[in-house]
Amino acid sequence: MDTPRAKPATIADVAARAGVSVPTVSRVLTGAAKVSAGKREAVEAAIAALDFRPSAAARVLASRKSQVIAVIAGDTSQYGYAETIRGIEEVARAEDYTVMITVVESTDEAEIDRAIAATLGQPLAGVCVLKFDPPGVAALHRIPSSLPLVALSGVREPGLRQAVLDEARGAEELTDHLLDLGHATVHHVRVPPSRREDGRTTGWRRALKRRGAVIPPLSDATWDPRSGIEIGRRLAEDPTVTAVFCGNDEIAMGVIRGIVTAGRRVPDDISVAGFDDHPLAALWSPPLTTVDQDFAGLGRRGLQLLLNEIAGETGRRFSSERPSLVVRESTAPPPPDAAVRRIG
Amino acid sequence: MDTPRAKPATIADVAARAGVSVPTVSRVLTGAAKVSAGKREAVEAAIAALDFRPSAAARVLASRKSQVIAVIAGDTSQYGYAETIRGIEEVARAEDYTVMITVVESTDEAEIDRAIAATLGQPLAGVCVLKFDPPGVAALHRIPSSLPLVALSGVREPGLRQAVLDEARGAEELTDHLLDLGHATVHHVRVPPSRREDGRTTGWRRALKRRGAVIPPLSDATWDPRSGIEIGRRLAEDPTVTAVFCGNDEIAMGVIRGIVTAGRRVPDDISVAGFDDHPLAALWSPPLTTVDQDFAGLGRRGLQLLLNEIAGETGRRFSSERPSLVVRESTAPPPPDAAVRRIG
DNA sequence: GTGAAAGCGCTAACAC
DNA sequence: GTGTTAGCGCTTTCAC
Repeated sequence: MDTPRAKPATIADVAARAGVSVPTVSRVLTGAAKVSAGKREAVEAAIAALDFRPSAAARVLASRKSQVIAVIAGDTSQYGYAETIRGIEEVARAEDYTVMITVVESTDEAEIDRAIAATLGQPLAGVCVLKFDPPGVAALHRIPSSLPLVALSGVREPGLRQAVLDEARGAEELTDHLLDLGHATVHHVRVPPSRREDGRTTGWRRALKRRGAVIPPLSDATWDPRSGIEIGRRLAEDPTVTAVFCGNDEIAMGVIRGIVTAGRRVPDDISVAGFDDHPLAALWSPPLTTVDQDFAGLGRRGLQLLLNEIAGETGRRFSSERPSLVVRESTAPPPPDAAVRRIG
Repeated sequence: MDTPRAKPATIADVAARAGVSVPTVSRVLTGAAKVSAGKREAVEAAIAALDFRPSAAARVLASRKSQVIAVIAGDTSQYGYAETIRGIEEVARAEDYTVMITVVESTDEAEIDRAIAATLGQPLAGVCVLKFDPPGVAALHRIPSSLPLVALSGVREPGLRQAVLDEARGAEELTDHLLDLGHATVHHVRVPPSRREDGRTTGWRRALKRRGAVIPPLSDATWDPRSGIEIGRRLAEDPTVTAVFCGNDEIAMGVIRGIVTAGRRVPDDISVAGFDDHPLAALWSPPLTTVDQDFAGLGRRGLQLLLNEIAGETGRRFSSERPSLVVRESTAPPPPDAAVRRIG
């Protein structure tokens, strides 16, 4: 047997105790209409005495307004995702909204529908989709158009409310930094792209093209940082490789490990840069040159956009922010003999 | 002006279209009672045609049953938290529950109440509190006893449904490993404790006591890995320090960085171990000796406990799992001259 | 300002 | 099996 659970007080209990009608209690609850000071106090006292909490279900049913935001994401524990969600939650809490999390792991329509069914059945004020990966992209198109919606990151889609991080610009700047250091070209280790091509790869390609550098074949890593090790080892064997730009900091850490175990040094022999400015990037040996991405800010901007739509404000439908280059110690000029090797 | 949002179909629309009564539609929805095959098919067809989704609000109001689990946590982006939440979400999704996340940042009662008010107003099936830190502990006591509740981790509390990781055992085993390597004692860098003393510190102290080793003063780190750097630097200056056990892997990474920048080597001069087996622990230089904590499993076990309670099953109220030691390369025997130094 | 009456979309209890 | 009748706990007209 468990402890018997006390039946929660209802608005009728409060009204009775305060000696007013039910709608009057509702008025002090919602603040929608004026209530005389005396009654208001009586109601507030009754609410406190009974530890009354209005039932959101009844409230939603009657008012057709919800205070719940659903966040749909392909993952939640990875750094970028977790930080973005933190940003969303922060704004939500400040505005008295509640956040619901749903994870979609597949790109299969039926599976997505199954995953989001429980969430879409809830009374929702709006939906935030993290468009970082293919499941996120696929989920976006399964959200009924009757719901206010915002997409975070990903490729820009016309007509869609969207907050993004301008990854292409960040990647371009980072590639330029490496080129400015004197590297003939920059190799790229790609993280799994959300579409055909991702902003990081686009920016890298754009910079190389603009500077007239050779565009070397790219390597594909998985989300597991260990996948970088093998790639690093392979890259280390190629004497023409002097600079590597990795799709994220964790992969960069794996790549560095692979390079180092292959007997070459970072940055003396090979420069390696990451992306994101992960909290551990500055602690790595050597401290990682990277691009700072304000994921929490992305989450905040995104939810702001969504809240604007919910409030019926016309405002902006798009918000972009440019990440900033963070130069640390994992990048340096190429070794003096690199040019010779390239020519020989 | 925005796109007009189509008004969602109701159960009455479905009933009309299928030519049956509203309760019959409800019966096929809930599966509570038998419906003839013909009507069932008609209803299902109508549901599909109208893209009907039952309103959770109305459902909850009428049935007094919710499918929402609230997770209350002091943080969401840190590794252990994020992983635990992932485990919770996994089980929830499989069981058709939805997860709501609430962050509490303070230990102040009024602030906690404010933070969880929006969530507790929702119709909830149960609550999961992450008791990793003081806000979590404080929040636990603000949850109305009318709600099914489970606490994850933290000090055991009688009468509370709880899933834990036996951190004390893990820490003890790790400390033993260091002592077995020949270290005279083990220093400890503590992460902010959730209570007066945390399992990791308790286990460390217990092992030292049992082995008759001196219990050195402990150092306090913050959750920021960088706080480990200064501590590592300080520890490196003390020639009697040969082994350091850090409260988590991230702090260990900071401590190693501090030791290395002070000109000493890990593990040659000083062994450093972490805790948690963070995904980057194996990639660090040197790869970190640590204790594997299955946070996702903790989340899964915890939600299972909660779901049992919701289902009214008597079952276990407590679930504990023992983390396992992972020996890598950041720990080694003390340098040969360490004993001499200690004596001299 | 305030109360009475109606109804949000669904499930539960009860007849048939 | 199936329809009829209530009613979940609130907000929303609409009188007064």
